[in-house]
Amino acid sequence: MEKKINDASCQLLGSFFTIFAHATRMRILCALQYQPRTVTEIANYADLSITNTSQHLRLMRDRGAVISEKQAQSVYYRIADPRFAQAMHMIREALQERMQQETNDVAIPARHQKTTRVLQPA
Amino acid sequence: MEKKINDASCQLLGSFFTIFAHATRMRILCALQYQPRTVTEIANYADLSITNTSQHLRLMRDRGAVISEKQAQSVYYRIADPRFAQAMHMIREALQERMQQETNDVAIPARHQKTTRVLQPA
DNA sequence: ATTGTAGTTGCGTAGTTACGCAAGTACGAG
DNA sequence: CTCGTACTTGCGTAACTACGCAACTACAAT
Repeated sequence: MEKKINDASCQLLGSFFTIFAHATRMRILCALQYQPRTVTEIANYADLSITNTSQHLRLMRDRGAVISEKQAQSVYYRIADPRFAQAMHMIREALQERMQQETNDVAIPARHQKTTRVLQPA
Repeated sequence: MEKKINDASCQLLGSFFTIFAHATRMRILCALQYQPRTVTEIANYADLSITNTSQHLRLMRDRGAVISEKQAQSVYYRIADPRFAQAMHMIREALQERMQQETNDVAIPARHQKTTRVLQPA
């Protein structure tokens, strides 16, 4: 029972997931999820400054999450692997389901609840 | 062209992904990926202090990534939804593939390369 | 050559987070 | 009641990150 965990993998994976771990980058990923776009397009779509967009894109490119390609005056960015978007959607769905469940838990009064019914009593 | 992006969703998703965005939490998730475990077990497995483990677990519980259950003197933690682990593995695999590809790209010199060959010329 | 469009980069500030230590709670066993 | 085990929490420090501004590069069009 010596090496239970691969330090380097955890470091790498954790570092990669920081790509998804920010609202601003989520916006950028949304902008890119169905098509490549230029920096200006992304900034407009996601309602961000060009500077900020460019800064985040650099980070994402350095980590391998997106790929950039110069075309005439513009730089087009796209998501590097479809699985990145897929994983994102998977989490989004799981989260939505769980939230909905929670809402139901509140909406449908539990037997324990004695007072303050939200809906009509059974 | 008004509301292209759902602010709240991006905020929520981004915030949730911070769970995965740290080597220490990756270790904890590894410890939990096949079975529930107590705080002490996790700390041992992942080679962390109890305090630090507990702090991260609290964060993860607050965000809904893990569920805690007291059993006698111990508190057992488990991953709240199998999709959380699934998404993690999906990214891990995508990353591994891409890294392997990159390694090959270096080993096999491209035609564009004119000087400074890494291996023997074709 | 000058101007305009598209992006990138350096720097400073403000805000956030991780971690250890020490102190605290909760509770079962003797 | 006291002790030990299992965990949690408050606090301080050190480290990191996001963002805007202003300055810069790259290149196409006039």
